Amino acid sequence: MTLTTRFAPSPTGYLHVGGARTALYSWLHAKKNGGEFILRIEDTDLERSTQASVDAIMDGMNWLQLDWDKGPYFQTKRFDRYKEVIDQLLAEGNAYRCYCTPEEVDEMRAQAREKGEKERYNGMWRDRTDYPEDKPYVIRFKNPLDGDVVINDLVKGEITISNKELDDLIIARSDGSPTYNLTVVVDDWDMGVTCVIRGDDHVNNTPRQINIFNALGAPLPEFAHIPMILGDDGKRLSKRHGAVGVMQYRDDGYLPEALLNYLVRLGWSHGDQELFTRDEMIELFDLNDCNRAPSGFNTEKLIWVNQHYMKTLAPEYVAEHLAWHMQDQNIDTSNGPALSEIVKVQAERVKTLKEMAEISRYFYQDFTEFDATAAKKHLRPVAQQPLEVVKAKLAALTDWQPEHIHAAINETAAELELGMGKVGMPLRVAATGAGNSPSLDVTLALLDQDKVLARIDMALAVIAERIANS
RNA sequence: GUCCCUAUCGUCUAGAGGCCUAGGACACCGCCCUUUCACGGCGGUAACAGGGGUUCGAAUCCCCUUAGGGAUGCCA
Repeated sequence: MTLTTRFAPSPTGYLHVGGARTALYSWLHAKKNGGEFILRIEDTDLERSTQASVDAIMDGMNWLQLDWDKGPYFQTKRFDRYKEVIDQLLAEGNAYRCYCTPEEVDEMRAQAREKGEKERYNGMWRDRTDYPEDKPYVIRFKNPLDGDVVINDLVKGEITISNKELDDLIIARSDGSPTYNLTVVVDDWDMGVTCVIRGDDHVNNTPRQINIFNALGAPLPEFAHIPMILGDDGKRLSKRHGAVGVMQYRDDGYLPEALLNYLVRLGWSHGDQELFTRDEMIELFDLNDCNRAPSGFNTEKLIWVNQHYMKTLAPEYVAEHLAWHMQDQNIDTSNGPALSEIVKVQAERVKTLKEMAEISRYFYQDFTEFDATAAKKHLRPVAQQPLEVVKAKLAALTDWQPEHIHAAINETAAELELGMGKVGMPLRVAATGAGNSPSLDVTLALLDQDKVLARIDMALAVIAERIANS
């Protein structure tokens, strides 16, 4: 049988990093073993499921390029099948009607707790047939009374839970709709899922599901429960921690390669290796090497990974992602250097693509004012002469290339017997509007010669004004 | 309350009884490089939760405690 994994989110919000990692691990496990990866939308909760969430989840998967081989399947389209299975369970005596009201069940739980026992439904309708007429009822699964359920979890190891801890769970609500623990079993069975990889908040559901698989005579899949992702503070990840939605990371300027690499290392490791290409992940990933303890999300490290990829991936490729941010920030890049050139000179000085777009604005747009701090420090009267001299040299260049620009600056410093900084910094502020930029020669080279000369004039005007006012 | 899971530097982790004086990465600190901001190079601070066992020997195995997390839904 083909190894088959699945990612089965409920569409009640965007794809968050925890879900993305679960999807990634499932995807990797399938890819590594030449298996198939299924996307299934668990939308049986009609109240909370939305189409917008379905779209958001698929957007996130697409951005991360976690492609699925089958699906998306929607559970709401399979209600007939669930009904069929429920009827079968009923007919075979593995399920029964329960006429208890929610209040009665609450009372049972309260009593169990008072006795220091696990809160559970007491099975009072398990063997009754004296059904009242015209009263609502739910259908419960007849969970085995005795024995243990043993899960041989691929990451957690052996987990044993006594059937005495379990109660007869509801598999159909009073409106007849099926519930999660039933649908998940039917689907994993019907869809040939051989390995269930999910968050460890599901371990407690697993024994119930195993009992249902057994009652159905369905083959048992393997299980792998991966620990949750916590926030910086060790608490469960939530909006409080800032970005949790995958697409928010795109908006914040991260490359999908970076998020993926960061996520694969969060809870999984391969010796001391930190960086993995997609192919390496597929080759090296192993559920055995997954950690059993929850891990905290650390944005600082994500930033490091992101910068690594901005610096090392093909500039042309990174430029495609940068283009999105340029557009997002309303920067028209049609009249200026190729974005790949921007990536080459800026990647090592920013943490994100968003930042890269922000600090590269002067390559495409003229500014009307200089950064106040930089101007105050570098556009002083003393800078007038160096700027005038270097301007003349730059104006005389017929081949606007970094090496010639570099020479012009060097010569200016030498002639005036000044340090490089005395010439370079005023020039930098003049050309870029601020005190930070890539090295001057390449920065100027990426700008038009005319544009640079005009900006130097603008800077000289500022200096002249200062001299007049002093 | 009850049940389940977990526990190595601030964070992600290596570690499957002797290779551990506990390794790597991020962050942090220092030095070098440098016309800015960065990159880079070199170096440094920093951890086996606590207590009992088992063993010639324990971060590694067992038990207890403590602390986290999860579950205990007519949510998934």
